[in-house]
Amino acid sequence: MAKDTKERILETALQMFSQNGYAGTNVRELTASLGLVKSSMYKHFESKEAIWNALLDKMIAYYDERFGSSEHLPPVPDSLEGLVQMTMGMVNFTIHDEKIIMTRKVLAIEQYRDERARGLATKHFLTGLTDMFTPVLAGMMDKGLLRRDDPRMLAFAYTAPISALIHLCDREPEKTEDAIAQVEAFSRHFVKVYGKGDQEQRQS
Amino acid sequence: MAKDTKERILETALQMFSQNGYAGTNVRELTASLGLVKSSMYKHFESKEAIWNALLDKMIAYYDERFGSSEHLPPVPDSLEGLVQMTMGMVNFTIHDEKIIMTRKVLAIEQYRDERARGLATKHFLTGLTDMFTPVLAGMMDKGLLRRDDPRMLAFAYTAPISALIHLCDREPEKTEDAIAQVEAFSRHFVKVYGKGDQEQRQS
DNA sequence: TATTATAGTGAACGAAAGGTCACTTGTCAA
DNA sequence: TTGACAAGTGACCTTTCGTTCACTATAATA
Repeated sequence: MAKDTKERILETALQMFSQNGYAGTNVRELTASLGLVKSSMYKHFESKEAIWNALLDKMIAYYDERFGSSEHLPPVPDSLEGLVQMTMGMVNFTIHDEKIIMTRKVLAIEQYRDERARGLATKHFLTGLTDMFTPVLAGMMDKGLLRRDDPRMLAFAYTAPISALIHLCDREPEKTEDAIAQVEAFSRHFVKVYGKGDQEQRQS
Repeated sequence: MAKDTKERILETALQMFSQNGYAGTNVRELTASLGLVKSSMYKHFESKEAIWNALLDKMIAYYDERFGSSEHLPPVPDSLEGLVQMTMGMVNFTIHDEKIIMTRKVLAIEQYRDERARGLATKHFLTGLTDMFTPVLAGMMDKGLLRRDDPRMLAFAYTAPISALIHLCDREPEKTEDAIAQVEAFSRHFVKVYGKGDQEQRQS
């Protein structure tokens, strides 16, 4: 039963770091919320900083596994509406997955003092979504769904506003509904501007 | 000579909070970097938290004064190139002004635990630029420079990617040159997509 | 000149921080 | 049954934190 204490410490650390930051979290509170006393923590980690490093390792590994490989690229939609739907699905996932929310928060907090956090923050907040959508939009151009243009520029123009709205949900969760509506409105605006018309691809 | 100590404390606090956060900053370091001992701070602020609150007051007041009133709206450019140039000017300013950089950083760090910081963060990171560019783009539509469309949606689509690149400069200053080039490339992409052609407006 | 307010000092304080250690408990293999 | 080990405990340590306070120096005011 107590075998996964190390894991539970990391979970709680992510939770607390994402709310109050590394410096604003103390190990007594952290272990207490697990029903332990602080000295118990040192059976699993040699220091508070070791928790932080292990947590970063995990976040980096999770990111690479989940978003790093080209196998996890989303499929190229068969219609403009398909792009909208795929986008909404991804956004709905990422703004409701507690672990990913907390990861973004902790990266936002620690990005200026920790180099590894900084690197991962850039992936989460900027390059990650762009990299993911670049081949998607390129594929849609190949299918004649989107105007030919620099796919990377289009992916950036598409994902950066969405990323901003995801941030808004992290910061002010009570605005989540509005933000989702805005994402959809923006996505539809995007396909209206860059799309080449949906009708000729409508099949089944 | 020592009359502005209170002001200097706030300056140094902004600097340190923006690097290590509120919890990661201690008053001994803070006052030492001003050539004072820590107890001197309490002649000017009644607590460490009072510094934080005063700093937030200042940041909010500065934002309202600088970006809040409609008098400070940028003029509507007379050409698409004018929009690009105005954008580059604003971006160049905002990514080189140390005080504004540090303000953004501290808001990014503290946005999840402090409600006032959260509100100001949303302005800085999302609504501020959009609000500023909405009338600009609307004006350009009136002048026939841009395709007619929802000006607020266009402003959002225009400013969110730029905002993301500003963030990148805050996070990884060594990428500033690249980021500036990306801003310009994106701005030109934007006017190419939404513009109605520059030639008929070319005068003097 | 005498007074008073202001800014700064250094010693001290209590609380809270991260961390250590001897010890107990429970589990499992030999 | 015994031995070994991992996990957890509570007391304790050192350091650092924010904060207080009696005191000094200085400059303006009466």
